Amino acid sequence: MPNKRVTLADVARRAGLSTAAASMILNGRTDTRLSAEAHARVNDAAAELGYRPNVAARGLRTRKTLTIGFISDVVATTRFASGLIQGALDAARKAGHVLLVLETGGEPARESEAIEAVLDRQVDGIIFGVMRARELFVPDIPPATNVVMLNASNKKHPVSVLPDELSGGRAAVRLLADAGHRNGIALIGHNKEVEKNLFRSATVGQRIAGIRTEMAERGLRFAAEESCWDWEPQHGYDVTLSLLKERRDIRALLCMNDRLAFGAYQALADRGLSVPHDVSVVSFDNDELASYLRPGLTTVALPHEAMGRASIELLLDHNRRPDQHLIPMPIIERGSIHPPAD
Amino acid sequence: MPNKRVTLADVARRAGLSTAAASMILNGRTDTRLSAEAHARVNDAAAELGYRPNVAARGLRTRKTLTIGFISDVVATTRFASGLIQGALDAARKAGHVLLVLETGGEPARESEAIEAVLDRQVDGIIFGVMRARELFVPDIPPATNVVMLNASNKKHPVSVLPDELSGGRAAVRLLADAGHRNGIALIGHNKEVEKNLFRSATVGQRIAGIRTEMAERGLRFAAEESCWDWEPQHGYDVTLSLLKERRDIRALLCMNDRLAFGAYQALADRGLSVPHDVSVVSFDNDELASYLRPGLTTVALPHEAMGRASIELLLDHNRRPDQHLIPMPIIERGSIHPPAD
DNA sequence: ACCGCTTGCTAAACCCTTTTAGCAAGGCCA
DNA sequence: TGGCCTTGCTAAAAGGGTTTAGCAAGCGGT
Repeated sequence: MPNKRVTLADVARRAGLSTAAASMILNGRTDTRLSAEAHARVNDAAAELGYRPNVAARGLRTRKTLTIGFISDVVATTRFASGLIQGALDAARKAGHVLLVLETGGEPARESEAIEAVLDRQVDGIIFGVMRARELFVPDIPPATNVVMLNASNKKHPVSVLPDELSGGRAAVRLLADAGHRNGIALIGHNKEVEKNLFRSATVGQRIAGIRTEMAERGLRFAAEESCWDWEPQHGYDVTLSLLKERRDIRALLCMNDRLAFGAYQALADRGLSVPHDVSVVSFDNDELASYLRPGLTTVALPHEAMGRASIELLLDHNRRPDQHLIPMPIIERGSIHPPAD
Repeated sequence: MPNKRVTLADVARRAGLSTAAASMILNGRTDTRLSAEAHARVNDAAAELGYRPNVAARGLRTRKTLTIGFISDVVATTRFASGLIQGALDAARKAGHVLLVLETGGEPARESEAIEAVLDRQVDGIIFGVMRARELFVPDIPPATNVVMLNASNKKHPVSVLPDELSGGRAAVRLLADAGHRNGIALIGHNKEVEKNLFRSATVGQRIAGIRTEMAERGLRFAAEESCWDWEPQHGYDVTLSLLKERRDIRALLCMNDRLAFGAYQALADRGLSVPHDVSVVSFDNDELASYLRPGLTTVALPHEAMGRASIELLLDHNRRPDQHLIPMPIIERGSIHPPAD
């Protein structure tokens, strides 16, 4: 292994040509009039020396670095973020790009820092991922920058990727309705504040809207709506338990996410009710948890990877629509839905 | 916002000095003899124009890009990987560096690709993370490259970061012993193959070794050892259930990871046994699951973030030991251990 | 014998920054 | 008056590539 990296000049020297010729040949330019022999000599030299171009040097001239900045507020806290990153990494790799990943914790100061850091490195574009619901997002990015919003939308940067929560919400209701549930359906985790305040989480608003639309279209009504502020297992447990103490007619639970459903499972077990024979459960996200539960939880999945992938593809696609791109939410059928007993 | 990025030449022009002067002043060089007035003019100009140096151009000259390649086999599949990345991102940010994150899926071809991709971008060093146990790891990296192995060790790259599994294994036993358990302790997930074959997973071998050492030193013996190949909830459920059917004297479960423990919880519930009053449970990893269980699972945590952080700090530390660096595994006490009833 | 067109290639500028070598002016000393 | 040392700065090269402008040689036509 040579001590120094092989440069274009090395290749040109070995081929007995100028760096200009070598550059044009290696870049496959067709408008060049260089002889077939020159092509062969340069290609051979490059292969023999194991030449690899220096991306930074090239970028200096061409303003293309084959590098994309992926800035998100949170990376590790939720599996959601990793799925997005995973999809983005893979799509980027396939397009010959590489990702500069930064995390901001949602703090505006760090967001600005992150944007500067990636711009300093001449990225070809920025994916801005938002995992936590947030009021608004405003850091200044130079107008010429190629930006895609991931899981968020923003007026200044119209190209965005979002899960198709409206259809997803409808799908969840459809799953229960198709199994024959018409009465005794409870909504777990409905949250009036969120429903009203689209800034807090645009996507969850759509989820609820889809649920309500589909219920209405089928002439169905919830037997109960249990509201809670946070959507952690503990809350699912608490509200479900208190619901079950009051009501004996609950036959299905529509949970706003899998963690609530997880808590609901525990509450159902505590009350001696079996899933799905006594009570069906359906929820959202396809959290890792959902497959661990017994029986497996039927859920409407957040399409993490597809979204991550889409964000990269959009970023690199020059004639994309400057618009929201909705990614379908797959239905993951496991064993938590069953026709009502009575 | 100006259309073009501000360059050093712009700053120099506005300050009425040469780019050389501007460069030296902005880099805070003291061996320079430039007047105080020149300093002031340059600094003012830079501030007024909002100058930010072009990292790529600078790197061309200095061979430092303030960028680190983080190559791992898997990023999203396990929470483990995200924790590592999270720690690494944060440490890198604090050191003014940025991470180029690549994923290889553990395929050698993609590993080589990834290494080339980051070297092409002149990274200051490479962190090589291995999440899945693998036989060995051998892609060729130029010898001068600054490499830190994360969660793996390798002869060619001696600097590595690993969890202190030996102490962790001992700690788990200690937790049970200190609560008064001496008999009826079962080991769930012991795996003879792994124990023998350190290539498959060096860290798990240490975990077992720690457990066995501490047991021996305290004169304790396992009442049962349930082996299984994979460590998913389903397996924990299966082996625990069959164990409980055979034996009525089990008072504590030492599970090899939290997912097994999760399955074990379900099996215990099926048998009408309560955690921790009938049976104590302790395990490893501090998976997200552990906090969702009821009662919370006491576990010896994998120090994801600390490891990710350490890997960066080591990479940037020029006089580090060329050696394994062991990161302590914190004990997370929740509610799953209780003194035995009898 | 000269013009003009192709063909095949190279010199040099350019991207942005750092760094080395050295210039010009002023002061001091002899 | 000349030589030497500081002081304060700049020109230019270097780093690795891309791109533009244009040179030289060969050839066909008149």
